[in-house]
Amino acid sequence: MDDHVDHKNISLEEKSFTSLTDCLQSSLVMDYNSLEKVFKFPPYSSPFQQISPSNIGQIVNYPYLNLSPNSPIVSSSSNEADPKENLGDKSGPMEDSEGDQYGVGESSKQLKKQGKGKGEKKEREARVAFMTKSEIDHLEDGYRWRKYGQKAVKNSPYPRSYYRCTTQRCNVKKRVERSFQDPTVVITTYEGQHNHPIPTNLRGSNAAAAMYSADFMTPRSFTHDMFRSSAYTSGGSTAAALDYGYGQSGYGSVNANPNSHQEYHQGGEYELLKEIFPSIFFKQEP
DNA sequence: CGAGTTTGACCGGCGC
DNA sequence: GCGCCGGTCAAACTCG
Repeated sequence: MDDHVDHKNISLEEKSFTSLTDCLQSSLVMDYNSLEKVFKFPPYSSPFQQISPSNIGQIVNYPYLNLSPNSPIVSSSSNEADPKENLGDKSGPMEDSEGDQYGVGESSKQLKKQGKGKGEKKEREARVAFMTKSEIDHLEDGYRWRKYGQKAVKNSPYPRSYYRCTTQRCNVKKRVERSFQDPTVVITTYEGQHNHPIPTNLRGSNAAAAMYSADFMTPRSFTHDMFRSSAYTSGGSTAAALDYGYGQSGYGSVNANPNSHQEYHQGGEYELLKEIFPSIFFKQEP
């Protein structure tokens, strides 16, 4: 089928990275299908259980975050209108005020107490998650983030950190946590898409920005084909009215047919990944 | 002094 | 209804 994986293209090496750019440059990104094929994961078992520093590359996308049973991604068992998955739900009030995505303006708590008014569910942001082998929790990815929370993760000794993009009007978030199965693995989940370029006036990030601009898409283990099926995301992009296919036929469903999996890849993931890491896919723009 | 982090409290959804 | 849990807020704090 088209979801074949060229084993020869996969190189495994152990290395620790300090930036996501680093990882993307020199490692591979795979989706679960690939993992399954290459590493013989049983269908829809947790890749986390299987991955160890010695048998996997540095950065692995994970369609099913089985880190903890309560992990939101996993818990998206019911699909269509899974309220739990609706992360933006509670942030509804602050989401519409584009100037105040940090919620620092009014007492948003009070607002929340008063209810959201409409009771409309906020659209779920697209998400992309990576497993990254790194000693550093918060990998440099070229963007600037502000930490807004940290929570202990159930069944894990490692906390989960919550970050928001500090650029105004950009409400991209990311969660960073360490795998309790393998503490050397950092799990980063991006939610939403940046609506701005990578800041270049970042202290220490000029390098990152430069790297992003560089042409490093000449990887040995990084083919478009792989990428097409690599970014395991949920939901549609910013394009409205997209069917947020969170668990529709596979995302959270353990019984899903792996073949239906593929259908998801056709659409948005590659595109989404491009949007999240534009410079990875596009060469320097004039 | 501004930007970012820490941390306890709070909120809403969900399961029992 | 209650308790648990993930996610968020925001005051206090730290750092450059």
